[in-house]
Amino acid sequence: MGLRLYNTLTRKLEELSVHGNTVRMYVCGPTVYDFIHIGNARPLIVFDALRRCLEEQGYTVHYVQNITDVDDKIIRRAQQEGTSPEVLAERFAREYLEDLRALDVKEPTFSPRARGYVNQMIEVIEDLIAKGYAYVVDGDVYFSVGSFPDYGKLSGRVREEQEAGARVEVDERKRDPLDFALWKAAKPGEPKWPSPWGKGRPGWHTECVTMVLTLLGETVDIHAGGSDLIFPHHENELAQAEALTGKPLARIWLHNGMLTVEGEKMAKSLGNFAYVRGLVKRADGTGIYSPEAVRYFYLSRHWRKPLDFSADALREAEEAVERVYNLLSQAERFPERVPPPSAEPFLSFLREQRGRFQEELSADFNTPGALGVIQGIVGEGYRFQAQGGDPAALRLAARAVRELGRALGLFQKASYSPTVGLAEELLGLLTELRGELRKERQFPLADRIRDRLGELGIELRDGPQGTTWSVRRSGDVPDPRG
RNA sequence: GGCGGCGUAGCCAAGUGGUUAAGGCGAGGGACUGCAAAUCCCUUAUUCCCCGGUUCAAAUCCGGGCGCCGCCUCCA
Repeated sequence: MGLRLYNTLTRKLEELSVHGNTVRMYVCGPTVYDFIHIGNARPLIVFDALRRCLEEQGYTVHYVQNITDVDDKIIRRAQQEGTSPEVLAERFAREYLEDLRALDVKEPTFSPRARGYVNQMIEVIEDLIAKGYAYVVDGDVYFSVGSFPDYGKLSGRVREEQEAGARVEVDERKRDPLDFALWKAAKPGEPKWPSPWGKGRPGWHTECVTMVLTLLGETVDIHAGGSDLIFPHHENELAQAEALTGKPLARIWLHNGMLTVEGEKMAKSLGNFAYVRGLVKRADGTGIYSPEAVRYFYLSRHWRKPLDFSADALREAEEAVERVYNLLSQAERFPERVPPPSAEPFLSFLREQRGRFQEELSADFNTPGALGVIQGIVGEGYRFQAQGGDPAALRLAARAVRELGRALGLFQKASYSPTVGLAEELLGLLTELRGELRKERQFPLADRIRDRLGELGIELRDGPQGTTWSVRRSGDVPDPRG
């Protein structure tokens, strides 16, 4: 049962066929001229989840995500702020990595920075010139689109139908309006590197090609990014790489749908954008939503479709995550042991759902469907519990949720007891004393204890078997076990 | 103009030829509780934007509308 994914290049679902046990995956990373926004977060989370899913299936994933630290926007922003492009890029590269941690995205195998690969890029460009795919004009180097017959095959664009220069003035020096810069001669004050064509800097598309070739080889298994990168970025990457090597740059191209706000594309110019910073709760107390709620939100819609961002949607995700943790906190109080035969129907249900979960993910990485399966297990678990089902079987339901969640990067936090030792004992003592008070019907005092603990994030629940406590918003609290 | 996508309950969202049309959020009623919280039970799409067609059978396929959105030179 393989994983089938929608390939932008062929416009079909294709089985991911991997040579050996290693999946080589390249995901376009950010240009570090500002904090990343919630639109940037989508590919980060979606493809991180895909990576985890592959790892769950036993693959080793070489996951490369670049950091663009040489770019027009960086130069412009640095000038505005009166700093150097280097300093600005370094600063936002750090901020970016911090946001990745806040989002609980696994660290890529490599996070190469463009500045570290300029020499390799120059080699790539030289090679393209030597093979007749690129030409030099006044210290600039352009890729000649006309020299690569397959140009347009990724985006489905036929050059005759393109209105050249629809949005941007055509550079008169280019042989063809569609030609794009591989190397740009430096203007005064811009970052520059020596090259055979004079001092200058690399163009954007060359960076990804070079990193792929250097770090992953001529053909990667998966090349991914936002759908707005299909043209021109990925089209141009493909052209360069395939002109150079004569081999496919990627087996499968994946492009996630755009994030919208109130149905419109999020854009700085529209003023409807939000930073990841400030949205996701962090250890320093800033942010609004737990990393898991944010992840749940992004995975609750199929990755290729547009996703509409709203505070309501985030709140909804937070509630949905909470529902799962509630079950975990109840079930994981019970010790693991072999359930009695009477629990067999429930256990068979669990096995069936595990299978369904895999099927959902296999079918074009259908995370909303997969989340539905997990929620289905949770709902059935609650029902099982309410009907007096065997605790050991319930415990196995929790285990299933944990194991399935791991493939998506969800439901891995401690469920009820992030505190250890003394704090736990003190909580036990408090609930015990409060129990005495309730027996004596001293409700005002009992309620005060509950309220005060609530303010500290500890939730008390009085049940028939006594009072249990758990940490509210458990998703925020790191698992002390690791 | 070219390319691509979307329209399923109050909201979000799976499903893409035959299942009682997943799941979440919300709402209403009931159970439990000293009151809560959590949970359980019941209710909330005779129907999938509209109109035709194919088929024994369509939310799913085909044709035609209507509405919305993205990309078309450096934006994830």
